[in-house]
Amino acid sequence: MPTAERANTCVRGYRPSAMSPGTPEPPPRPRHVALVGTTAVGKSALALAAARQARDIEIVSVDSMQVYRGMDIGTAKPTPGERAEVPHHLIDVADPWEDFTLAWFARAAREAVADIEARGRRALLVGGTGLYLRAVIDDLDVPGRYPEAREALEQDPDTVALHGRLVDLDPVAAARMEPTNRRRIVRALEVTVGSGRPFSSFGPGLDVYPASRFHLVGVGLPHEVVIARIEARYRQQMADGFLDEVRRLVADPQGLSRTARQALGYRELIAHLDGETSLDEALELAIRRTRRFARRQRSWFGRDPRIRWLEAPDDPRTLLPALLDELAAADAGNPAPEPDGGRADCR
RNA sequence: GGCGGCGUGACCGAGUGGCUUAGGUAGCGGCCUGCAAAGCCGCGUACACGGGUUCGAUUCCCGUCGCCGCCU
Repeated sequence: MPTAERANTCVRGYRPSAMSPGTPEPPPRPRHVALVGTTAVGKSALALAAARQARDIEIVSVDSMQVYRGMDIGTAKPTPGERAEVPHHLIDVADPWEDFTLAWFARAAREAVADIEARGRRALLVGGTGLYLRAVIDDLDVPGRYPEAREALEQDPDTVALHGRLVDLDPVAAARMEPTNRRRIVRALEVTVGSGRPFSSFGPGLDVYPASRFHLVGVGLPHEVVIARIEARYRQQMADGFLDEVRRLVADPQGLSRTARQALGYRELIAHLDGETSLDEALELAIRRTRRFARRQRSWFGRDPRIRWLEAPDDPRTLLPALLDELAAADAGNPAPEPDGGRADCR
């Protein structure tokens, strides 16, 4: 296998320092791969195509909305046929009326990866939910919930004052957030007050990027192409019965949880079904918000220095050979060399 | 042809003789450890054009152009 060879012979020195000189060699563990990128770049199709060829791979969805049963069309879930062909994990693990959370995801994903390993296979994480991905690849220690503490905090409408309190209790955490970001401040206080441990003691924050046993690969397309794909995807989803799917979901007596109902597309179509907007307006809004979401994703993933980006001018499927290279290289324990430039350095 | 009104940054839309020049939407950039497809932060120097009045005009006056309405 030429690719693996190349990786072995050339790039050894490029290996990120997973271990410091003094520490003993860790036991050999498979190097899993995570495929990331903005919404609608074609990650799923690419991952599926790769899994068909590299037969030791199981896919783990890293997507905060594909976890919900019944939310199929709008979350662009892989089809039942595709899921029969290649094992997929972390899809359809919650009911739409449940509030799925980061901690739940982290736990379930670690289990899934461990199971895959136990089967002697490798995980290919695929998804665009940045925080969920970090929780898995960096093994985040996600603090628990403290409802009593939270309830008291919710009473105080003065966000800046709450931030002041956090400055006293956990200045490190306070410095990491803007005094106006109520959500983060309340959460940090909840944990600090509830657990008696500063929120910041649970981890260094997300701006630290430690070496990971996951090899990170990004799929990139020009922004205009992504925008066009977002629009095309909504059109296709509408043709596939997206609106009926939303109708079914809202018709269920248990309804949709706060988390599930904020999913892009669903949220806007629900508003339309409630008579708040026309269908055209709903779609227009959904597209606009999805576009912004893609921008946030770009910003999020763009700052992770560990990601190896594979860029295509328009068609993500052309990246399949490169992705297979990355998979093979990760399997050999090394990242693949740079697609072009890096190769010359190998001699 | 006459009379009246309007002309504000990508769009919508307030407003004022000078006090750094509303607000909203979109856009762009950024942030993030239990709602994350969410939440949060930052960025716009515009007043159709030409002249005049004034210490100073986007705001007042005159003209030009454009748009709208009404009239003959």
